[in-house]
Amino acid sequence: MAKQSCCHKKRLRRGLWSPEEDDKLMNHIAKYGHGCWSSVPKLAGLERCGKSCRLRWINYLRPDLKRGTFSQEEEDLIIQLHSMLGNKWSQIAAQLPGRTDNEVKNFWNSYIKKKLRERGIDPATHKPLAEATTTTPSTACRAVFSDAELIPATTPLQEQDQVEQMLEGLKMPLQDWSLHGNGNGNGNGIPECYLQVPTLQAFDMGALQQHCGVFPSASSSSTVTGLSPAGADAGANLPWLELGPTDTVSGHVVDHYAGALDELRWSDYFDGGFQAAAPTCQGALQGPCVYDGVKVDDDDAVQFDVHGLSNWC
DNA sequence: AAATGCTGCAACCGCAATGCA
DNA sequence: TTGCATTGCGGTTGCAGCATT
Repeated sequence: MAKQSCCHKKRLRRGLWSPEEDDKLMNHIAKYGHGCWSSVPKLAGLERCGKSCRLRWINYLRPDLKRGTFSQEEEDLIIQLHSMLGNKWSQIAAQLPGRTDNEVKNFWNSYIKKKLRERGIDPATHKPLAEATTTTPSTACRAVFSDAELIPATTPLQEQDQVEQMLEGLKMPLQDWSLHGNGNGNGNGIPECYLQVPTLQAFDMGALQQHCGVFPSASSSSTVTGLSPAGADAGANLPWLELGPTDTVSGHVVDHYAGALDELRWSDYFDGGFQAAAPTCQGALQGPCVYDGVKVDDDDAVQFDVHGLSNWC
């Protein structure tokens, strides 16, 4: 016999929530907070399990939820993060203020997945469908950058750790960014948290953009609601979206291809232009080649470990 | 107007991680 | 160290509403 859920065992209510139940839960949490979820239903007078209450609160009742359709910027960001993180919906949702993991997951499964397939892109690997059939899904994030020569130097677990650390680092408060970055703190204008990222001695977001090919340019993504470090809840999300190429230590190198990168929007990716745009981008790279791992510019030559970078792209 | 199919969202299920005694 | 309770997460299912026949 199949194992039954906690709601079944306790003969609790299941299915859709009534407005009355919502009210009870809302009122209870407004007064007392949720505390221990297992005790919430009893205290709130609900015939639900704590798990169900928690889910209802997180996915529906929470006051900071942003309802409605996803913006183009949010969509771009989801795809970008999915290419890096895979189906880590909670981590992806954490970068989208007001969105829940469930919402992001549903949006992915019902819309983005389909859209990518229509464009001939395998949503699991982010590679062209024909090519994707010959590769394993576990290479998802590297697969996106297939035209760059990426050497996996870590295990999948290490990759996961590094992505997590990166995201963690990006969550530092805005004041810390301004404190450590822009010439303060380390003298390079690099936020300290970047320097904490394993394998990266210095961090060039422009090069990352070029290398990974997935980061929307500052101009294309700075309009994301609540994502801008200049915004009210800034700093909690993706500062790189605001970091123009000249924010980096190798600023003038980036200048060579900054314009080309601005053309590399996710909409291009959808249009199959991701591959098409790459040569354009490379063409714009008349200057030093960042792929070689070292920025070759006169004055402030800086180590750029592009293979380290690939570990968490 | 009724039947059928499709879609998107809300909720459930089961497992893993975590906390605690 | 172990076992139990709780929480969090990702995959999956069920259903309401809409579109099509």
